[in-house]
Amino acid sequence: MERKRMDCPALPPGWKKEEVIRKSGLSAGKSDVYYYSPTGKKFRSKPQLARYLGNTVDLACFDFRTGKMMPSKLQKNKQRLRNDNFSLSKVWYITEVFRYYVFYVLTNGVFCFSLFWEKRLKGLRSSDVTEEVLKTMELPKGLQSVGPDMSDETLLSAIASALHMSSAPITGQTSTAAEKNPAIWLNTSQPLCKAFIVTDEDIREQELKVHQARRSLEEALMADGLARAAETTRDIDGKVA
Amino acid sequence: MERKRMDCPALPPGWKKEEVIRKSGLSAGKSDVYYYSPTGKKFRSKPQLARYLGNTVDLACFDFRTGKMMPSKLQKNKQRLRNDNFSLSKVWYITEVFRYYVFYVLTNGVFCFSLFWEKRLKGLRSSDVTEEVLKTMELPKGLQSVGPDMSDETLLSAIASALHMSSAPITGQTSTAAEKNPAIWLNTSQPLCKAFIVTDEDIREQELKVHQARRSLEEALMADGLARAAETTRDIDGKVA
DNA sequence: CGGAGTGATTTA
DNA sequence: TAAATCACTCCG
Repeated sequence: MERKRMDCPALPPGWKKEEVIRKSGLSAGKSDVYYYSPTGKKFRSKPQLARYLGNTVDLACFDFRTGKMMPSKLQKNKQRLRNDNFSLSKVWYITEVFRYYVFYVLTNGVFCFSLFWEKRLKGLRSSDVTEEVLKTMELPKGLQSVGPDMSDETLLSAIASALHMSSAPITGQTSTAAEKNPAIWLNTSQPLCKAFIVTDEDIREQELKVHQARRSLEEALMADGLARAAETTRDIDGKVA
Repeated sequence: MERKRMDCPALPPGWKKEEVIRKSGLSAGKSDVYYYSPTGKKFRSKPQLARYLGNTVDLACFDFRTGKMMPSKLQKNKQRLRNDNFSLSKVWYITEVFRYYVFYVLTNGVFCFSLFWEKRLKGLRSSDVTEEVLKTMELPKGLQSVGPDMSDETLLSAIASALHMSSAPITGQTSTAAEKNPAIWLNTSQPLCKAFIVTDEDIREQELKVHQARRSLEEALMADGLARAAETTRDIDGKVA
């Protein structure tokens, strides 16, 4: 997030906190947190910090990453919370997060999936391509730190989990849908993440990339003998339209 | 038990297995099992191993902890059959499934989520509404039995899981996208499920329902004091557009 | 920034 | 509840 040393109210006066994002490698996007004593000494971990401060400061519930005191650290409790009292700012935040999430699956997910089959069918080793592409398909972690306050993370997790991991049976209302115009739900506002504020040019670029990926994919499928299956599907299309 | 890499006869030649005892902390005494590919890459779980090996090795009855094939594992899981090669019909099927999945998240997911907040803001108890709506948001179970043959289930699960549960870091290509016209990916063919073959009338109906749901949601948000937050978002919109 | 070691969370 | 999986810390 920042390369700047910030005051840290949870520590004695004069202590600073710094967060540095990793730029490359397997852990690109992750960050390292450092603290600086009033004299400028750098600390890279909580144990190191605790050794230095000794018993002058109680770090039992100090969260090294956020720099805040987290009373929950003392409790081993799991948070299966379904509280009735979430605030309206959370309503707003979650709405944004969900919209962003759908948006993410739709854009990056589909794009990467097309890319995957394209490469796969061109003869690249399956396992390599799989590893590579699957890495790009997750829900970005960075999103979780964007909200108005930290406690929103629990709700976001709960929603994202329920969306994909529930084991309840299928229900009725999935039987109708509006495939032909899904865009109607996605035009109200920008996503929260700065990285996802896009210009019209970005959009044109991405459209082009995806069109090309899809075209390549379809050509590859055809060339590999799926013409018959495609033919069948077209028949169905015809009858429905 | 050991800190030494042992040959693992249940895997292809060159694969090694290692067991490491945890020495300290709350989990001291427990052990972790790792595998190493012939090239030296380390694997820390069976899912990770399966993603890498793909369809080249059948891990259905492979026990990660012992490193041996356990035929009894087959009995417990009713559908763990898997072919050595996946046929082109499977490629086709998976492509369809994935398209359907995006489609599903986009339509039913967003719709139900709107419905959820609408109800929530009208005063229904949160926990009840949550339970009810989350049930409707999952990936329908019925879909899994639609494919050309049962062994496709494994692949479908792998893809669905990877999309949401991967642990790799976020990468660069998520920074551009095409929010304004997501429909470009969703017009090639009909989904596989009979329940999802829709008529134009179905679509008009669903569009209407969703429009109404969104309208209700937005009105409720405004009425509850989120006008300021919405205002902020519009400002951002304006600058980007 | 990597990755072994261990905590935290999820699954069965 | 333990076992399995995943995530993160911390130090090189």
